[in-house]
Amino acid sequence: MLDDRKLEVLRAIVEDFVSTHEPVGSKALAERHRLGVSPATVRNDMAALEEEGYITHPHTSAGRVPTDKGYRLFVDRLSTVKPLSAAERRAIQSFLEGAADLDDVVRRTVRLLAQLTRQVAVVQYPSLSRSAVRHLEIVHLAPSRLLLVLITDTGRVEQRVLELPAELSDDDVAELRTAFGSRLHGVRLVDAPAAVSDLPASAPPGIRPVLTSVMSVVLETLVEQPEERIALAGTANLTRHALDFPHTLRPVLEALEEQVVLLKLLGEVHDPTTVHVKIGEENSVEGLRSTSVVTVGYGPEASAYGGLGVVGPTRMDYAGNMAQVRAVARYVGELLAGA
Amino acid sequence: MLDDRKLEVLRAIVEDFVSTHEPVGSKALAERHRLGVSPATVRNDMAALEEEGYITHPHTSAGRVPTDKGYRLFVDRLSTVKPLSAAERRAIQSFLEGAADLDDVVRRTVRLLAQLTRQVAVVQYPSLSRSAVRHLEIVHLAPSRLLLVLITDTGRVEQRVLELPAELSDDDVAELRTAFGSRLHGVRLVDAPAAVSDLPASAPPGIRPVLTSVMSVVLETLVEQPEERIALAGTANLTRHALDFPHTLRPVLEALEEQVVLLKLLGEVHDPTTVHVKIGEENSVEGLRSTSVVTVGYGPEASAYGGLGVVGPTRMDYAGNMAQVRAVARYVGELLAGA
DNA sequence: CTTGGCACTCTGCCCCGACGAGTGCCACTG
DNA sequence: CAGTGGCACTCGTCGGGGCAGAGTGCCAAG
Repeated sequence: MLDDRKLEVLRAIVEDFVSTHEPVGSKALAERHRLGVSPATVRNDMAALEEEGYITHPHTSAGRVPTDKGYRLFVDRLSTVKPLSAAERRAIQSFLEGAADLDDVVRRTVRLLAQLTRQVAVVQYPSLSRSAVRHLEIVHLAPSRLLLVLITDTGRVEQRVLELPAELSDDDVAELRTAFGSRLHGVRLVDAPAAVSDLPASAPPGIRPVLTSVMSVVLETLVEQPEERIALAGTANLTRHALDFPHTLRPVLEALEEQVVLLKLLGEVHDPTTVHVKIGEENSVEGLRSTSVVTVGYGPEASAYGGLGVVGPTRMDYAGNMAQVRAVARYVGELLAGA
Repeated sequence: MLDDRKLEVLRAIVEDFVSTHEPVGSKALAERHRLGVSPATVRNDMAALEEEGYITHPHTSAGRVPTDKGYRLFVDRLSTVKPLSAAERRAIQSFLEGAADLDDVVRRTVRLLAQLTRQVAVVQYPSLSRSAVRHLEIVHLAPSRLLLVLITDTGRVEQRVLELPAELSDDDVAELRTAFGSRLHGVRLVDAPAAVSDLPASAPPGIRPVLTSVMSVVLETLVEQPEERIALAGTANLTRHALDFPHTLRPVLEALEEQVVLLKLLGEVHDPTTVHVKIGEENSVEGLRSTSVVTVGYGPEASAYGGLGVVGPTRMDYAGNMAQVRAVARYVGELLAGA
């Protein structure tokens, strides 16, 4: 159905449209891309591509424009990985190397990504549940109130104040601290419940009931309500593509303000090796139906710390942005693993 | 120079222009506002107002438009406080009452403000330096590494990992904890240096040197590098006024992404009783020259915890927005003081 | 000082025609 | 049979001319 030349034509259309942002006609295309055939032939191929739904034209006598389906095919089969320029590599390195703490790393990363891709950048903080415990501190604020301070291997520090169902003595808390500390050190939060499950049994009978309840509160707090944080940058880049969002800039901005939406975008990303692309209507989020989203996980191969990516017009440089997103993810992954 | 009627005309122009967003002509104005004079008279007054620089007209035969100077006069002398509607009061209360922790309060506040004013809302977290210490925890992570956890009276929890110039024993740290704890409890961070200045003298001689150095690191960390945080919401509202920012939406978005800029906007606000308004060119921030900024402090009268406000087109409902900003600030101030 | 009248100046809008880009189709060719 | 050149046709864009309406500025009269 689609022979090689037709695919070549589709690629040419996508590339030209992405760079010029104008519907591309048969003549210009035949000239610019040295396809070795006449415009008439290109027209026939275009007709076929349109028949299949890969391109459309806005009106009878305008050039062709890729559809979401066309972009999809392009991304899946036609785009070649675009190696980063030396300048880009340098930018990544110099941007990230001076980072102090985790906050700083994330802030720099999100700015870097926005600057590099000229799109809106989104970076998820290393997910709590997938991180391991480096230190867990329990502070006795008041008889029935504890402060938990958790430091993860990715450098994230999270604190939570807990109201307990019963009062504790300082000794009880000290007991808790060592018990939890020894069992949880180095353990990933998802595995935390298993790691402390033997606790009630091995504890002195006297404090068993209160310990059980404290334990459930602690686990609930840290494991079941892990607070996901997200950083955003480069929304100003949306105006760069104002033409791509005729009257749909508002819903995009609105969607980007919703934590939930951003989490949804990055939430499904677990694999740091493959870059995911959602194109236009493929997006499940209503307000982002006019955009494309490029995401990837970062962190060790087996289990990513979190996800990051960019949001931009469907008319984006997929090859370039995918490469940039992946490169940044790699650097950040290494940076955090080394920390 | 400017008699009462001329001022009345200016007010009418501002109000009409704000609501219709179209240059307002003498005839329509005389009719809609029952000034008791004919359009011709209004024209004369307009000419005088234009002479003085309070209004202009885009071209010869268009209506008049207020200048920044005109808005300024309007804000300073002509706008009457617009009482909040019952619905607005209810919105504020129900929006804020279920807030859990400080993060939650700030997040809700900024959303509320954006929704209420239909502008971009900015809320500064309670400034560390102006808050008082409710609890200071010192955790001994490693021989020469401490974790400081500070809880303020406004509910803000801040942690910092410190590298020390010398190693400490657990006992030393315990010593530190009680020494700092007893001296700093209830003390505002700005006053912290004074509160602990006697510490070296009263400590056992053995640990004096190390204590002095720890003290300086602690104070430096908490007092001199107070991390200011800011929440932003409602950027999508900018598109609502797209007509007000012909080609200047980008610089506005860019400015709003800069923490520094936002801090500058709110930084000078110390007084919770007066609402500040910066109009158009009055703004020191380049990118915000096409906007107006309404800010106010929140917190106890004497010293505000922080600032909050909105950013919108110069053509904004000043009376309404000022009232809304002030009302929200009051509620938040009370909420945090009561917490 | 206010007012009604009047001439004048613009802008916005609509219609029109010319232009050009691009298509679809068809007949022709190697 | 795929590829090609030619040709009629469609449609959007651009510029000009004309028209209506809004609004002003000025002036002379009350």
